[in-house]
Amino acid sequence: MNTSEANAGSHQPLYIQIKTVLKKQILSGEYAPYERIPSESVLMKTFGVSRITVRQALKDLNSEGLVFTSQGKGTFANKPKATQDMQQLQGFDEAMRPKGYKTSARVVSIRERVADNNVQEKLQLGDKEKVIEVLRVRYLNKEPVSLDRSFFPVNIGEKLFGHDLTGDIFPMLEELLNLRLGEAEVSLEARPADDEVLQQLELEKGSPVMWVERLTRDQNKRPIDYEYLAIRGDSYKYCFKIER
Amino acid sequence: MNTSEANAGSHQPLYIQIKTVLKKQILSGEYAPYERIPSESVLMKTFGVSRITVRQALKDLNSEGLVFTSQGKGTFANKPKATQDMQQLQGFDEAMRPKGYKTSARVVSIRERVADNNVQEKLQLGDKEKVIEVLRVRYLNKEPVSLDRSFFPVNIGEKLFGHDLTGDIFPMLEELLNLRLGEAEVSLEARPADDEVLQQLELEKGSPVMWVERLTRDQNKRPIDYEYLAIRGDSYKYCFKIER
DNA sequence: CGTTACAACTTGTCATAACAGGTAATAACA
DNA sequence: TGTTATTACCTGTTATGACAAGTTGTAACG
Repeated sequence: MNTSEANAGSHQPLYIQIKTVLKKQILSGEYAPYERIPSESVLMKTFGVSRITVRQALKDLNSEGLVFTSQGKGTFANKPKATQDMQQLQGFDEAMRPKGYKTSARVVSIRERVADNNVQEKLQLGDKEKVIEVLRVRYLNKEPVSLDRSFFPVNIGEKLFGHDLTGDIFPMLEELLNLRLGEAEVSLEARPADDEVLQQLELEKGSPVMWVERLTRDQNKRPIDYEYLAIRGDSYKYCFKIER
Repeated sequence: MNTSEANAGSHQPLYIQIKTVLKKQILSGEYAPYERIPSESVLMKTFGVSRITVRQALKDLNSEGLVFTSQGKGTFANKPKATQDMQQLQGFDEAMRPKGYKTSARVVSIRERVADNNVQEKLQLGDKEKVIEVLRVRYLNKEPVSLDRSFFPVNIGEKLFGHDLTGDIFPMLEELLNLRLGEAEVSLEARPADDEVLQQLELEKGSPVMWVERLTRDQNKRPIDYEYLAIRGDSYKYCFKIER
């Protein structure tokens, strides 16, 4: 492994290190969109690793859409996806305030608890490991619109005790912990509201909610928050643009 | 390769054949959600292949969300959930078929009608101008999952009369009209299903749907389709990633 | 009976090797 | 000069092998 190009002190698997180097080169424009990346055999020599290691790195980059490969031709940098369509998904306050809405939130609870299996997996925690759970109701012009249940690893969430949690949490974390947000993975589904949501959002039985699951990572890909949002269907809408 | 379990005359790579067998077993319920799948070494023996071949099949299944694996524990069947990647502008068939789902559609009606105010505005039509409305029910593995109401400007939609509308319409339009898709604007909300949707999708009263509105433009920014999709909440999920 | 150590089993990473199938450039031939 | 064949290079598939790291069950010990 050529340590001048990978992270010398890193304990990361080799293929991850190679992927990271190549990813940087692509995102920085060192490889222009559609420019050919060195062949597998060149990369083997460059990084001093076996072919399977190079291939695994390339396969992951392919999965992330950063490259495409063609048999006989080689591997090419992809055009970085337009991200502006995604920037329309913002923190609640950040999104709503500029539109003239008055936003607020009520903290129902903040507590340390054992993470269930799904949260463990998402936050990459150990068995029986604890998380900090923050449960909040969000208001839009005085109306409860969303029940948010957020899980933070303890080393992150413990910083929230004693702070005002009625606004967006991430700007606060960015400041308190000197971390930068990286990316989020989001899924959306329509569901009937369960009893807890009905009660907290003052909904009638049978009301539909948008069920959002969101995993947020920092700049170093470390998971920092996994949350479930139940948003009442009658007052909130996600809008965004897709490019082809 | 154990030909009694894979397609004997197939020229597909072995890992694809294995993936296909396992996928069928998962989607058919032979492996219940969260049930443990045989270990790699058992599958090696079962299929008479090397470990790398098994691993590649499992890795692909993992990418498709059909299994999850845990070091030291094994590989487990996931609960099947149809997902659509919002970062790509794809038709329903285009999105679902590669994932092994059987898709179909029933055309309820296709007719010329006067555009209502909202449709006029979206498609940039004049007052009282006509549109072609296509109303369809979409099926996933025989289950009705979506009621789609699409509006096309007359000069575009009139080309659809007499054609098979049970598949994706856009590839057809791209060919018939020699046009290229450009972008789409999408909004998502959770709503209760109205009576028409309840009836067409065979849902119980009070079922939530994902309500999608989508305006699609061609490469020259000309609006070509405005549609409302009512998608049942219990079998469909939107997923995407946000980069910051 | 509770705790600890160990063995067996499981997936994760990486190496070496070989053959298959596809592409592009070059050489040979008409 | 155009066409065909060949060669070098490229990715795709598959095999064998070894070690690392994690899980679970069992045996031994206090």
